[in-house]
Amino acid sequence: MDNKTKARYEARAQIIKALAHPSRLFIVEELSHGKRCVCELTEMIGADASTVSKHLSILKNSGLVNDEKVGTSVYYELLTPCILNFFGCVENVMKSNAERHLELIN
Amino acid sequence: MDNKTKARYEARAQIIKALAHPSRLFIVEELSHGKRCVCELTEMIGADASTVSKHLSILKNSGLVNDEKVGTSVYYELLTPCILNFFGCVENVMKSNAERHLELIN
DNA sequence: TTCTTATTTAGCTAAATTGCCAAATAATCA
DNA sequence: TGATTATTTGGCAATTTAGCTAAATAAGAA
Repeated sequence: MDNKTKARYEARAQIIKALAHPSRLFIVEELSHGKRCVCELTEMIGADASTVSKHLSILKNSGLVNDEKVGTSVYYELLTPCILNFFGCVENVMKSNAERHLELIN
Repeated sequence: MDNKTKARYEARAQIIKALAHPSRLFIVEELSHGKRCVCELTEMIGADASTVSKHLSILKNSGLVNDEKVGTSVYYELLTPCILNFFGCVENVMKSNAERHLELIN
């Protein structure tokens, strides 16, 4: 595998890594319904505001969301709705896994 | 966020995490063209066989691939081709990011 | 059986990730 | 101006991940 190819896979992995956390998945899904400020997301997630802010900056650095300041609040917006299609595939994997588990039990 | 919802997001994140590594992304894409044994993948990736084996076990534990022994070799197979659709979305994100970078420069 | 090849597992270290607290920054309000 | 609210950043400890070497396991060949 040459260096250019390797770099491309690393860039892809970087973006997927940004999605690979429960809170960040929640944020992406919530933002698919509309813009939300940090305080709203913090309330819903139930973690420290600084923690949520860091999750948001990871998503922003990966180019998945954008932010916009309104008064003292910062509103985040989903830039890439195509990600949502992927969640369906992930659900299918989870369903298959559950079925396989059941087979093992019975 | 109640516990059940949290558990669901964690399960999703677990699967996405399995994809969040350049070598594992390569493996998934390579397996989309057909079954491959560990030695073939090891050769292509250029890492230690034990490392590749561990990557494969991560993919298998997440339910993304399956394995089958043939002689002394173990062949892996992609179980979830729907993942490939997602890669197109990731490419789009990368393209948008590149364009944004160019705008900043000019 | 002994040797060889393919694969997995164990053990280790280095690096990355996570989440909290505390402090810094920014905008608004009294 | 001083106080308040929203957000981000720095710093730290705990946990997880990655990839190597060495050793264990498994199947086939001599």
